[in-house]
Amino acid sequence: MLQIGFIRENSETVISRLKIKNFDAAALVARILETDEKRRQAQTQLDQYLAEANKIAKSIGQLFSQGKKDEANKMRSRSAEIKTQTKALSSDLEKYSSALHELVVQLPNLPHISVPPGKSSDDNEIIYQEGDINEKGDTDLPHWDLAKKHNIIDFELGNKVTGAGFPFYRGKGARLQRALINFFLEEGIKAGYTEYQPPLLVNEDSAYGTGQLPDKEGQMYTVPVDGLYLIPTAEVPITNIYRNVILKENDFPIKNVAYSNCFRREAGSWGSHVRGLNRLHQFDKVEIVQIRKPEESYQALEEMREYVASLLRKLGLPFRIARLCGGDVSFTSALTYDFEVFSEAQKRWLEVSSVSNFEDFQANRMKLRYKTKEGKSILAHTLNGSALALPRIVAALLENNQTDGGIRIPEVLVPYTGFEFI
RNA sequence: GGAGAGUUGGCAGAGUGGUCGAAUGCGGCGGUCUCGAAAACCGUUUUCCGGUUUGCACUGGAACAAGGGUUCGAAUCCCUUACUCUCCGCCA
Repeated sequence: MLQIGFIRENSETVISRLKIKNFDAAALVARILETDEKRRQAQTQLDQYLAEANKIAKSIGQLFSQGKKDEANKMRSRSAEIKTQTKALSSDLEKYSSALHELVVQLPNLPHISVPPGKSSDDNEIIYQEGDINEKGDTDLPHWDLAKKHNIIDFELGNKVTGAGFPFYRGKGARLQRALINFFLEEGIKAGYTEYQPPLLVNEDSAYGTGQLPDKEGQMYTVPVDGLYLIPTAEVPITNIYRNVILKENDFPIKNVAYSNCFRREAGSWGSHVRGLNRLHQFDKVEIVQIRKPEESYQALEEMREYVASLLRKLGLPFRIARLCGGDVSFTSALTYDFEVFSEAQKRWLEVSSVSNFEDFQANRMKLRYKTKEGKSILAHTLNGSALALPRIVAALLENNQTDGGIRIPEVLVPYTGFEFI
């Protein structure tokens, strides 16, 4: 969420910048400013009463110690009066504070200056493309057919045991999954990331900290009896490591990499275009997270972009990078690059990674700060990206690498799979 | 799951109703000393929300696991919850 002091001092900027995200903030900002004003008034008044009450309590203490009981007892009634007033005021303050908070969390993050205007993914700006797009074949099979032919992924079995979107991987299919996970983790470690293995369930505070709550509640699987949520991405536990933390200058840069299963309900987004591996309820992903000082965060974003590109290059997949337009950038993000690989049999671009800078938007929610050399506490910047999400990578690998002799495994993966063809 | 003990500042650890945001030690930071370093000595060292101020700064309030209660006054007493530790039980 945006900082209240920033909104107070830059309300016009907030409104005009959010127009890029097609978000009309004028009315909301007006209510925020009004509520903020009331909150501060209540705070000031309450503080005055409390100051008086503190004074009285101290003098009563002194009077007692001097043995002047009568005088002390006289002051008690005044103290009781103040007490009833502070009760009312502090409940007002509480009311205004929570009202203000509810309003402020409705404001999206401001888009970075480079974010192009636009309504939907059609308006995203393709900034880079690499690799040959092979339009060879109507003879090519889509990955769901290849999966069946080679008996490496079983969707029907998943339907039986769990439900749609929970496939079984089998034999070389399972080993390919394991190989990709290891490859991505090892590459991350080589690039200076620290590997974490996070919990797959998180509590409410964590889900809130990275912004899944309250806005995306319906997208997560829940365990109500224990108040826990299944993570939709490793970003949630990995970023929440730093919730309520004050870092030191020399803790930077923080670069973490984590593999996890990801669970998404994907309510209301099912259809024929999400066949096979294109959209799942449970999938595997390796995620990278960075915590940076504000002045370094955009440099870090470019570094992460180049890193993800290098993974796709090593796998030999044709890909392109899009800078998301205002209408497509997420609520919490300031700037996002999407990576898409070309799937030859489906003749579509499939999104396999999303790399974002959240600036201090998540950090403000999580109270993630660092102390400067001058001793000031300021909010850090958080960034994350998929590096990478497995299912669509597998889909593209199967489809693009199919030959008469089977499916060819990219050279970089062979040390991990132990075989060259499926 | 059963029984007991506990939760205080970056860490260790005092504090059982009044001037305690909190002794002391360690660590950190600044300084003196030194060619430099160590030692010693001196000083400093939490966070949040307000007010005055361009700023430095000054100042009010809040926070001793979390929430509630008793009291003129709570780190200290009472209740609830969470977590940690020890023993027992169960267990990959």
